[in-house]
Amino acid sequence: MSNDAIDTPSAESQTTSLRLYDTATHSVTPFTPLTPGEVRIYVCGATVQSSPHVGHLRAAVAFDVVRRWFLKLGYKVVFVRNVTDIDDKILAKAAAAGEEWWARAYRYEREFTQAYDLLGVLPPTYEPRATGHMTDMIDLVQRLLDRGHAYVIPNADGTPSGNVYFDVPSWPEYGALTHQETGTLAAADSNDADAAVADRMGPSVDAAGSDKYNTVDAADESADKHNPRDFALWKAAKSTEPATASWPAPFGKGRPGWHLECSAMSHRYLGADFDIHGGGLDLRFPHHENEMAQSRAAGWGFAHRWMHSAWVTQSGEKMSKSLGNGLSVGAVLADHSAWVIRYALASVHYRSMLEWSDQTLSEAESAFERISRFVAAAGTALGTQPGADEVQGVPADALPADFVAAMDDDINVSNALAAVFSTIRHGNSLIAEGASADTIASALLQVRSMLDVFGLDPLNSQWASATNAADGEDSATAHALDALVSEQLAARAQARKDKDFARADAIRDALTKAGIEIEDGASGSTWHV
RNA sequence: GGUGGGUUAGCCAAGCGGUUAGGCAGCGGCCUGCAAAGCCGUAUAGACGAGUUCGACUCUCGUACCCACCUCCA
Repeated sequence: MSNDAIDTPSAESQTTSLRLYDTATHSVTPFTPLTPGEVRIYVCGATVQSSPHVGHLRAAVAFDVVRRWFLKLGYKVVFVRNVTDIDDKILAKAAAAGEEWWARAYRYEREFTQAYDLLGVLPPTYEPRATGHMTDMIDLVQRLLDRGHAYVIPNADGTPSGNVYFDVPSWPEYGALTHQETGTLAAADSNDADAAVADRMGPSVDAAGSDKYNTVDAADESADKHNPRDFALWKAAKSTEPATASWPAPFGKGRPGWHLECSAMSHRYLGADFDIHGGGLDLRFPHHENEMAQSRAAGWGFAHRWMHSAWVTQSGEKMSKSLGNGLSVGAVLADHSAWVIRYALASVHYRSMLEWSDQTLSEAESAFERISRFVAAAGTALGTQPGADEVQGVPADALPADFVAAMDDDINVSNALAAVFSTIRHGNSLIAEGASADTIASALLQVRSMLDVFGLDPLNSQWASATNAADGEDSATAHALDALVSEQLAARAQARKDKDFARADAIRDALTKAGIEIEDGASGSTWHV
């Protein structure tokens, strides 16, 4: 990995060998930032309609790891993740629950934020809310109207109804992302265009050519879309919905369509062109396809690369709200530490399905044991631990080449973790051999730094604060426990010295029974819960 | 019907046309008073059928099965 220097300025710390998958081309290609040294990323955040589940966290963690790798490579990262806080489902659920839609949205937004924080997901550079960007959205709709890629449905009296649709046939590139082209040319040539489209679109369009999923609201039955594939940019205000859920616009009072939000917000904060657009796999179509169409039809370059994270499944089935098998974050955190959950989510490649089971979690627990034992043992051997800033300050160049190569290869976490465990094994050997402090310190720093790329440095204050927050008396309790256990260990050490092994074992058994494990080392015994 | 992904040892999960992935569990050894931890070594693979090749888990074609998206969904 040496001949890849393409005449970069001498002091460049970032490599040029990062390769990432692009959903649009179905291939792993070299990543080149639009602006040298900087990467701009937009990730679709949650529609805050109910509590987060494990699947949401997977997507957040996946892109958090991508972001951390960019940071480790020395990039400046602008990371925008939106909050969709106005939407059909939020309105419907709030109405059913008898609460204000905006109160509901904000309550769940806070739950998501808390869950992200607990798992160590770095806060975005900015987190825009859809409701805060109405003028941007209205401007975008107007822009599309002006360019002839959208149309307003008029009322019977000729005034604009507030329903505005994107005109898919006016945009030949439609389908560029998911390749679900529905043959625009063929349809245009056909005498029976609607039927041809219906044939190609399968079950979402019936024989009469009407789209049963993307229909105009029943309240506006007089209006209709020009083409089944056209999608809503702006939805007319309805008498059945709260007045607070609509905004005035030149084309009629209403609220934004779902796809419009991300196009408007990414443009405001990242500009007409940006490097990466991410999100869950289910957003590819129609959400991202539509976003791309409307942004490009507006004259913007939009995202230059698309990345999608895969599912969390249970018993082979996708975890989702509609299936009702979503595991709430609170329920999972009740039984496992945040570190373990993050490891379980981060240790599988972001494009692979992740089967969530007791075994997944117990393997993550084992990983934690192995990793934290090494980190603790190395710290004991050295009598000190590197600080968090020192861990984070290690550049990619100083990490094991295997690790760097794996991460550069579309974030290959399996191989990257293999490098971590390999360094741990080596480090354990160094400790056992009583090697020099320098070599042990180097292994320790590398291990913690590599883990930090995953957001999993076990000594990061992130994890400590999460525990203490749940139990304010933690440190006092720990202090008392330490005094008691130390006394027992001293007694056992004396017994061993006296060759009174029956007594030594009795003390060990008693401690084990209390959930305290002890480890005998060359320099005495240590314990942990 | 359209689009895309998958099938690797007991389990999870990678790279690779011929050379140890890694983790968990197992077995043998070292260490230990004995354990634990740690270290060393080690068995069990590549859905099925053809083809290409000196050689295929890795490439090509076919078959089977599984999954996702095409409707709100991370």
